[in-house]
Amino acid sequence: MKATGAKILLVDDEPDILEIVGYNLKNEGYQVFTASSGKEGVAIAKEVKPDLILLDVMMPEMDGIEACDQIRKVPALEGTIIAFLTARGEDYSQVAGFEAGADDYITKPVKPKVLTSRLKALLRRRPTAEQEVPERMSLGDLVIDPERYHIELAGKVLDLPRKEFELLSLLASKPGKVFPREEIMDRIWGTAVIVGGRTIDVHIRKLREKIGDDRIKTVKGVGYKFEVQD
Amino acid sequence: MKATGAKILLVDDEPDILEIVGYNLKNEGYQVFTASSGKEGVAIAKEVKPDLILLDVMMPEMDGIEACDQIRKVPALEGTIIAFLTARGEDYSQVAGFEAGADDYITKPVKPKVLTSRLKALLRRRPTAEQEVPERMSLGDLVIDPERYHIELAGKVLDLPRKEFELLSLLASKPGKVFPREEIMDRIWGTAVIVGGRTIDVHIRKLREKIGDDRIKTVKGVGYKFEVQD
DNA sequence: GGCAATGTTATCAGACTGTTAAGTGCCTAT
DNA sequence: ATAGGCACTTAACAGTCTGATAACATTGCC
Repeated sequence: MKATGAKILLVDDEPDILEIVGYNLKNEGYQVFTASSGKEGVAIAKEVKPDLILLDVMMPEMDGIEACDQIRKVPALEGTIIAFLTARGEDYSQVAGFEAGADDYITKPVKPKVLTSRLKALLRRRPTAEQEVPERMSLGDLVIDPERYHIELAGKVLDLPRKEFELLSLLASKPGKVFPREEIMDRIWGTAVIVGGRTIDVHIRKLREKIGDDRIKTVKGVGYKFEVQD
Repeated sequence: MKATGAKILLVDDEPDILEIVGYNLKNEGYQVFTASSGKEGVAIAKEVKPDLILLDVMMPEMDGIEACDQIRKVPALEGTIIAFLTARGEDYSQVAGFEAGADDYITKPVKPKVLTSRLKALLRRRPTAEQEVPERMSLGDLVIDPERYHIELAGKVLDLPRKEFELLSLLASKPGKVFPREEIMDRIWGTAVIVGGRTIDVHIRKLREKIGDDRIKTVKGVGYKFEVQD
């Protein structure tokens, strides 16, 4: 559901920004790396080969433009997407940024949600970056179709609400595996959201109601697992 | 030699400029077209649909600004990048140029190498890079004709406004697939434009009004999908 | 049996979408 | 130049459905 797993490198001299943006991106399932200067950014970029680099323009030691230049010179980072982050009004830098080979240009202030959606859009656009293309899963008489956001049970199409669908997809992604409640929490709700203890159970119940009691098994003290029917 | 093969149209009344710049660009692997007046430029633009147009501002017959205006009015040239080329000091034109919809503004004199690298940068950021060759789609009693911007529903021709048409085309391009709102935003409006939250809904509603409620289905919390009728 | 974990049910706030109307800018015809 | 029309967006409000919670029942393990 989340987790494209793409690697994102954040480069900014303000720890706060790194913290906030990084937190949001992690919650979206990205692998986040950070650097607090252009120099460090370039070094880390070479090391981890991120899919996308978000560069602040104004930084000590080496500014974003120069860092971008450097990065563009590294053959191994050819396909890397570079986006600039800068305060509004630093107009000159926009042109300079694009000349240096930036793919996008984002002005602060920007809401975390907007930022993440833009980064997502950038990543989506790259055919090179592996897109987590969710695949249709067949599990006996149950077919889960992430693209259509519905399931087929014994030939009948069944529309599930979002959370239920995600929950089922998760459990069914590894039939037989016991998913600890904690892991379910993390993967469906993200680390940011804290929901009450009975919430998962309620969703499980609704799922059981719809797809039959036997398919989802409780492992007391641990979590749940999905079992393929005979 | 390069893979881009992008089409570039040069418009300038000085043959020398055309010659030199054209030569350099060809060496970079671009397909180069030339015109020696604004009027001719617009005509050729319509014909070859270049990816980028470099317009001299000062020209006889029709100046660059006006040519830009004209070009921006042609729907088929929507995604075309327009860059102005002008002598330093023609300050007024910079403002006017950007107002007319220019993407960049380059002052003469400029070294060919600098010029080509700037054009390259422009092409790289081109948001509408996909050269989709839109094809006629038939989906039951619904036929979508991308070329004419209209659809046929049960034999009747229906003219749709652009946004509605694009939205429908997108959804219909993968019947059954759920397009997240985010993706719709990105593909129809682009990352640069940020429109209000209800905008998509309104267009969806208008579409449903015209083609029937059952064809476009809402997936709450996710997006919309197009379903082929029985 | 006692206790903690899970199952169940009903309820409700809020999120998300639907709908209508009004505002903005552009173009055309008068 | 002006008025009217169209395309698109925004705003405001209504309606719907989801998803979270509370409260209580049940289960299963020691």
